[in-house]
Amino acid sequence: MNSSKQNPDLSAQIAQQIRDSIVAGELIVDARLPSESELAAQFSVSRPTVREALKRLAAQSLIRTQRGATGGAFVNRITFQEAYGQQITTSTLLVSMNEVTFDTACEARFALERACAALACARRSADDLATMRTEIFRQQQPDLSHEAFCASDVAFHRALVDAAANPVLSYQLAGVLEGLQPLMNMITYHARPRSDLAAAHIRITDALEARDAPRVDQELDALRQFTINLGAAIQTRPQQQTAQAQPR
Amino acid sequence: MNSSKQNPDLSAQIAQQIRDSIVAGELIVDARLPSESELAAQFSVSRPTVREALKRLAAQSLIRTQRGATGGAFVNRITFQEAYGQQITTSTLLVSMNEVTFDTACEARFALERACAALACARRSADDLATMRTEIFRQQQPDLSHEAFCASDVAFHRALVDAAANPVLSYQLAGVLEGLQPLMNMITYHARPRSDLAAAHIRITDALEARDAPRVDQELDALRQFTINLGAAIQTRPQQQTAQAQPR
DNA sequence: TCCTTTTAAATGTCTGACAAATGAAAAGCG
DNA sequence: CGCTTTTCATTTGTCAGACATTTAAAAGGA
Repeated sequence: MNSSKQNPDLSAQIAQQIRDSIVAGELIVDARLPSESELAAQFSVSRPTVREALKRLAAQSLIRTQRGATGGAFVNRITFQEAYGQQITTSTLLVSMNEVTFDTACEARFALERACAALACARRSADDLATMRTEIFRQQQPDLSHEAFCASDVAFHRALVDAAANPVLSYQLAGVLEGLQPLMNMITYHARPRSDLAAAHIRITDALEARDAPRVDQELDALRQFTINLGAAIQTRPQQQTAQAQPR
Repeated sequence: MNSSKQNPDLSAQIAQQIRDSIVAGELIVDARLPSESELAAQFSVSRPTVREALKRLAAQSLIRTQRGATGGAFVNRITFQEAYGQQITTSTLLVSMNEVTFDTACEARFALERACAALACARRSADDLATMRTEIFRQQQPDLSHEAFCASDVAFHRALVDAAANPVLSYQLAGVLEGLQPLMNMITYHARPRSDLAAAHIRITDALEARDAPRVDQELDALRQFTINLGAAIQTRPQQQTAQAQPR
């Protein structure tokens, strides 16, 4: 399809070359890149062009820069914190730009969450349970704002995922959970099924405390169906705020 | 003179402000941003600084730029293709920089993959099965290179995930699968359990064809244990040098 | 030795300019 | 009038040079 010319920007080309070197391991963590002037000479471009390339890499947390005499651009050891941020931004936009339907995202969310259930039952700590019950308590306060309720809902499910004690799973789930928050917000705003959600959370937490994996799985599936039904009920009545569906 | 703030770059601040506007929906898809000169005046900075900010956003696929009279920077509708790329780059680096152990990544991978099993059994098409069997056939060729075998392994598991027909799940899994490839490469290079892996793949495909979700789940768990045991066997002997291992 | 000052190197930012692309308006022509 | 060609203004891409700021190492003095 796109047999475009060698038209991409010079800064994009340079960024890609450096990115390849990092991914391929030629540039290891904490290695210092040549200075901007040296890179400019090496690639036969000007310094602003090199800087644009470096900013592209910095936006992906591939490098960090430091000023001063011994400063420069260094290959960055990407942290889960940074990976979270990227993941959340991307997922949020994928959902909000209507590339993803509510049903699809909901299905994915609960499928992934259920994947953590067995591990969470085996490893959940007292801290995990305490976090979850704290969020449940918060959700039961009647004067809680919609945004705060949704944030608490996300926090509850993230605590459930974190109970699996696997940072990769937590990292993967963070994007879906945060990305779904706006849609969840709509649902709770219109339907206000707070007591139902809190009750479901209590049942999940109880099962998790008992390390009863099948029951956690069962409760999560019930919550999935409940959520999808709510979403369907919302979608049948058109909102004034809905983004117009565009054919791809 | 805001002394309360830390010292992030101006380009980073500007990029964050525009990013917030996009995520918040103030800038909708295909909306045109002001020209670089206008942005420079608006933020009271120079044009190169604005350009660095825009390149940061372009690196995250949040905007695209177009030259010419009616050109400019436009809010980009992020595609799954672009999201894949980001996800794979991030996950690959998370793993390769040793922030993630083999066991952790493997556990996450199979947990996520098993999350797709039920959906895949319900929705797998003949095409999905054909793709998987094609990869199995490829894996049985004795003259296949190590890299090609690993690529085929990844392709098989991606086909399994794609059979669930949920793009969000595919998107999430792509990163883990691709990120693990270098480690898988090591294992198959040293242990060469090709026939075992191909046999496991055949059992999985058969179960998927029969839409037998429990059996798919069971076979995946068996493959998980097999893989983790292989990884443990590799890790006990120093992989870099041929020097004899030090027992504890 | 320890502290202060100087200095060099590197990134961050600005100014100004030119090149290249591109769509639209203007001009020319049947 | 309708169509084609030319011109042109706008915008991004790139370059050169300069100055400001930060930082750590070197130099110097008590």
